[in-house]
Amino acid sequence: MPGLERSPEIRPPEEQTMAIVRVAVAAPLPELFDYRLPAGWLDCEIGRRVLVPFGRGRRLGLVVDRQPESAVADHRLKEIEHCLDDGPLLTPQDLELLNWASAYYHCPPGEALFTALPARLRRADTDFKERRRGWRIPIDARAVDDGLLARAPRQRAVWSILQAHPEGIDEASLREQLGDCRAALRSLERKGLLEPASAEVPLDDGSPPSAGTPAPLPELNAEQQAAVDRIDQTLGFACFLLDGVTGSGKTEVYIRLILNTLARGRQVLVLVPEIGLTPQLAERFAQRIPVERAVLHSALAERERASSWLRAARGSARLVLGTRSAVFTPLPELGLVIVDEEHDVSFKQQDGFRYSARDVAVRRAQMTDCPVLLGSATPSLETLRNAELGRYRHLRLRQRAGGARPPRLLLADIRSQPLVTGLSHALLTRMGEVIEAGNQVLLFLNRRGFSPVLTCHDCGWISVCRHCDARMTLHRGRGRLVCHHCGDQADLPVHCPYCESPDLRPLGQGTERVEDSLRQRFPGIPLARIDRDSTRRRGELERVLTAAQAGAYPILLGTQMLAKGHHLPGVTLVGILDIDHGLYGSDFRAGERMAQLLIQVAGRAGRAELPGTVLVQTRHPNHPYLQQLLRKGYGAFAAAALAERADAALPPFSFQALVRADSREEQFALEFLERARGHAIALAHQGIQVWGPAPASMERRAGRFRAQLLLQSPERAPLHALIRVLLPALRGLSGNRRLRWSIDVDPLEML
DNA sequence: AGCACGCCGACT
DNA sequence: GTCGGCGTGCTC
Repeated sequence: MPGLERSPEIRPPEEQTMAIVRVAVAAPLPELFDYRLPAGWLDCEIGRRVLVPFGRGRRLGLVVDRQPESAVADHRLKEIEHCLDDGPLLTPQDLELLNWASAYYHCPPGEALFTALPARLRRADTDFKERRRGWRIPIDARAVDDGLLARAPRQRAVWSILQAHPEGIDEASLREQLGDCRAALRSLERKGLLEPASAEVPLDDGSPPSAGTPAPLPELNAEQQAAVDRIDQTLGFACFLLDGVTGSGKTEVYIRLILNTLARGRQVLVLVPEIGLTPQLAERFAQRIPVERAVLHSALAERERASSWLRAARGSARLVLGTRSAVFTPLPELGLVIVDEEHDVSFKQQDGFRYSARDVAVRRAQMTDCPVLLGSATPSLETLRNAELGRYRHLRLRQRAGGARPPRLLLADIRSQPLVTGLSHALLTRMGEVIEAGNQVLLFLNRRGFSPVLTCHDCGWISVCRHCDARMTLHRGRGRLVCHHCGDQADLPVHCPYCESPDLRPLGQGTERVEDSLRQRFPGIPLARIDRDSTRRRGELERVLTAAQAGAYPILLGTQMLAKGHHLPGVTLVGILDIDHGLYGSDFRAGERMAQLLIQVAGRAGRAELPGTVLVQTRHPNHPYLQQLLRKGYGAFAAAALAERADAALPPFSFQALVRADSREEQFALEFLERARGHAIALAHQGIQVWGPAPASMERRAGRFRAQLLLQSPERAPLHALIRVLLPALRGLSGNRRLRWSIDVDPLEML
């Protein structure tokens, strides 16, 4: 733009000097790269996507800063090649959050930045425009008189719209205006009055969901009202824990706060766990909150995701509901963040950029100076500890809406009891009674498939996976052995592969086997099995759960999937078949997970006039965790578990980071971590402990040997200081290329 | 992560 | 004599 070029004397100083642009390149490299602005360019704003020459080729990058000069020698600097989009995609505030997260989780800036963008915008070829199939009037037909179409009103309607768009219009917009007009289009094309054209539409032009009509607001109970009031009085940053038993009406509190925040002209961000809950909550919001909304989750098509993201970034969507990655959605007028089911582990990303969306959400609210609300019936011990310390304000909802009574918890001691496919006599008897009375039973078994292992009765062979240190699960429906860790499958053997004996027997049970057994035991009684195998098809889970809610199945049987979402008012008995895994798991968080799952499953059951019973089968009826849960509920359990964590100096009373490594060869990962340990010890100070390295409890998975090194510290700062110097040292280790390693800050899963 | 360069085994 | 294995180093 030579016309706009000003002479150096009259340029404002910063414009004159900011000739260097710092770019985060879409590659997992720890540093930023400097580029020169091409001559004649006045600017390239922070937050813009750019195309830059990189190595041999070119790459997508994002401008994160501008500087007067670079530390890199001038002759090595290259110029920006292209500036994409109409303007910056991210504001400096968005970048500040991403920057913080990339530093906190020790993830290369380019990787963090580009995992935060919707996939559609991670590719250089995309712009805000998208090509869609469309139509236009051929030049030689423009003058045709529409009197020709006097007797074809549909065609005439199409014709008149197209005349208003000589450049062409996409078919989707046409159909939005006219309904299904395909026949008319075809006729017009036959007459030569129409020709196909590809039309360009802006990517953020997705039709916004229609705003619902506001229903009258239900009356809040005193606790709900108090919670709403406390949060509404807060204008700046504060973090609230909304600790409410299932059925206490947390969602109603959310809705009230959302409406109030929207009324103040601000946007709201709501985060939900990865599976299941999004459609349900989206539906409820749609009915109650008359405002433009955007939904962001992984099941969405790429263009839909990009469209939602852009509508949020432009400020047109006022309410954003999404899973983990939605925490990075640009929201220029954010005024409230809600994290529902904050204890859910799916908020932590388990690979690449290993952030916790819940923790990022809190940080984001702090940076934005707005309130954040963490909701759960079973808060994580980390969050409870923060509440204890006064960092978070603890709001409790103890009453169940409509005066429903909480379910009664009972233990069934199954030591030396005869079991029918894992079901005790006590449970079967109660089931019979409940079904007889016309109510529903929900059985929970966190293991899918028919049986977790197949064995040879003659020689003791067991079905192990070729690639993992694990057994292959028998799936009788599919007639296959399946490894649940790497996905490998094998045909069901007829004879023992070792001794040729035909006497192969399934050992233990999964949901498939329990289903078989129950169908025999309760013939003719409709039963729904709900697990990843039975609900593979899209929408199937939703369909079965809706039918279950309407009482279609006296017996419901399922895994984890049953623990969330839909309340099942007709269920008066919940059976938990095997809780003991959770009591003695290798992970120190196993007990916490077990308790959360138990309470969540129990929460599915019962209603005001039909309180539910939860029967927990166990071989450890005196286990203190179970006793606490049973007698005094989750709060007391959590207090006891926190005391234990304090004694053992485990999180949240200390802070952890995990260096994980894996390799195809047995020793590489451990050797690497051994050297990492040496570096860590040499660099560490101020009470940092270095544990391991230790092989993973299941060392080999998908053909790779895995190990980990644990860094632990009573304070956060020294741990991060250590990681900051440790990482460059580890990168420098003449590491084998066949070795993969990564760092996980605040790990939730120990291997 | 890509992508080139570079130095040692089995093949047209 | 080459084609090609993957170890090593670099990318503003």
